Amino acid sequence: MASPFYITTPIYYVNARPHLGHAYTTIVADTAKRYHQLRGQDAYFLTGTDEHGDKVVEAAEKENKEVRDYVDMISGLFRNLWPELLISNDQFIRTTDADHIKVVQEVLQKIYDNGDIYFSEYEGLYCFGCERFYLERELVDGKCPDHEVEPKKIKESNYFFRMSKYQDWLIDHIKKNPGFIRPQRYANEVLSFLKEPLEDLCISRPKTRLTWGIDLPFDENYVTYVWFDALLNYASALGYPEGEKFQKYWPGVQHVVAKDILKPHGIYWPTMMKAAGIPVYNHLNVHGYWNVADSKMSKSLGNVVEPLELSKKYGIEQFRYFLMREMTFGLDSSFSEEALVGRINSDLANDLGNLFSRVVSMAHKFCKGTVPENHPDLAFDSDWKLSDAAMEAVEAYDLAMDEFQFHKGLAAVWEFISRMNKYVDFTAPWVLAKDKAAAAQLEAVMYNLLEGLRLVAGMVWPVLPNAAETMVERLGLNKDAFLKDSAALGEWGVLKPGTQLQKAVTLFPRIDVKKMEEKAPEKKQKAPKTPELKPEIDIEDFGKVDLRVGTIIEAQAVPKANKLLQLTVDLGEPEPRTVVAGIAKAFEPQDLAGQQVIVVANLKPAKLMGITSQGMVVAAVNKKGVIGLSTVNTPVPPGTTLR
RNA sequence: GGCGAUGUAGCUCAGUCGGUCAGAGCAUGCGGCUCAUAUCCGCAGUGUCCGGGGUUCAAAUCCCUGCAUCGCCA
Repeated sequence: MASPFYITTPIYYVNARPHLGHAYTTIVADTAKRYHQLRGQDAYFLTGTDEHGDKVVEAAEKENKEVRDYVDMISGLFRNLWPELLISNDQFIRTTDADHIKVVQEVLQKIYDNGDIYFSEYEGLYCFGCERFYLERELVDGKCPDHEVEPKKIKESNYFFRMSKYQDWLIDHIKKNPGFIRPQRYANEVLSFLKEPLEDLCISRPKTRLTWGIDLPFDENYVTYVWFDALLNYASALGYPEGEKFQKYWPGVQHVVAKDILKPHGIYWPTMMKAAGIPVYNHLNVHGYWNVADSKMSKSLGNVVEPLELSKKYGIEQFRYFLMREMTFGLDSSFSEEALVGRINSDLANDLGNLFSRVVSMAHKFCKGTVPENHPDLAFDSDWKLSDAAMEAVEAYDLAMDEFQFHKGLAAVWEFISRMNKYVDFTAPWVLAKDKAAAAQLEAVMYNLLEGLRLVAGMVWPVLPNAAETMVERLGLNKDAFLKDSAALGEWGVLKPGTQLQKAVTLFPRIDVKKMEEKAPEKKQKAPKTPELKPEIDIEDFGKVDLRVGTIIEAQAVPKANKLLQLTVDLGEPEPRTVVAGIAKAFEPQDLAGQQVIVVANLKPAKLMGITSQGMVVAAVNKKGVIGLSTVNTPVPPGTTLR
């Protein structure tokens, strides 16, 4: 049997809920796992959640939850989402698992004993609001950009990992192993970063600042900080160092990450492994971002463009196919409902679904619903060589899938599907069926088509597991046996004549955009009528209103008032203004700091609950009150005027 | 500010060493078939290959420069 394969996603940080990016990464890993499984490898797939650190503590506080409860809740959201997306992970690790914590401590101790972790004191600019250090260049006018206060110079001691020691080794390793980081552009990015001297990595936080982490085994006053904890999950999950799974799967390890965490995975992680004596991974597969565009269709349908919602609306497999086919692995792509529907209709419904349907139907009409005899010499092969085309497709598919070029792999499959549709047209089985002398030739043609479908089913299985299994079953095969027989994907002539076929089904229904749009207006009519327009004004009237962009520095509830908030707003003037706004029912004070809003700056001051309000915040209102705040779609300096 | 990537048909993109490289899919128009999910097949277009300059017998492809977008670093 071929060597085992081990694929991981990053463990997702639990300070936010799952979104399209998480889904894509995980579907990529799932597709890779299934592909290698299909090709006869023993494949293991790990995902999970990253649950330590101050951001998680903050997020928990925001929701008024105990940290434990909060991480359990979010981690559960991820864990429960994956089955819905047909994710076949073999394990779900949490950095709060006891086994993981033990491994992290063992590795830290090992590296510490080897002398690659050292203790050092340093001085830096610390913002108590952010609970972090800032570099000079990060400050705005010498102040913290978030809190607009000057950070204090403080001294702190921490533990550092001697990453710089492994810089030359890493450069050499990347250069000697093409595909170590792929696509190549990301290897280049890492190499260009490594042209500059690497700094050692700070790996601890004093417990005075952070307690939600794993204790350093050699100093109980510190916890380890993010990367040592998070990255080691890939090894700890398998029971590093002695675990059976680790021995078996680690030699086949590959990671999948989005480009935002290239540096930790391309630099920190390999040097950590080197220092710990863990063999480094084979491949780091780096993908780009999905830009989610507002689509025309969604607007006319009046629906929300939440990609994960669309996966339910149009089908999980359709969604998986779109993601894998549309994105050139490594580059950014844009996600839109139109593009999704386009792919579903043209590729899945018209090309694949219809091909399957017409071939199986013909087999019932012309071949009594069984696989006919194979007559290789009679199958128009001098003109068409469907078997050759199939083998070429499999070859191109394998080449692409091995290198994470999923879009190319699928394109190769669809090229073959198109070839089969042409073959149907050219051989015209319905004509052959009318001619008794052509009976053998009809059998030959139908055999080729059914056999082609078998191979298509195999190749699409990693992305469309359910549809592929349906196809296989309709072809009269046992799906489990089929999927276990990896060799069958590379061979032509496997279907056994005489096998009973099942009736055809619609694999992927067409999406009728017009019908959906006809339904949409009903919803719109239910929407509340917009208020009557006020009397017309001219430009001079409007010009009297001085609108400016302000940044909210602080917001607090006004005592005894249930609708009012007192805001401190920077309008770029020497002193910030106090503005009282009736938005307390719609917004929590702590959510407003840092937000930019539109302020009526020349409004006559007015006293509200004893507080003088120097202006007014522009907000969206309906009968029920304030429902949204005005802002600008890109940050601008406070005091910027509007017209 | 430094380094790098990208810029090709309405849209998404492919174009390996300069020499049928002006392409594919989708969308559009016309024609054909009837096995099929009003599907499929064929034909037809449209391009200052970002602008400008250069090397060459020959440049989408190489060099310089400008513009735009994006990324990494500072």
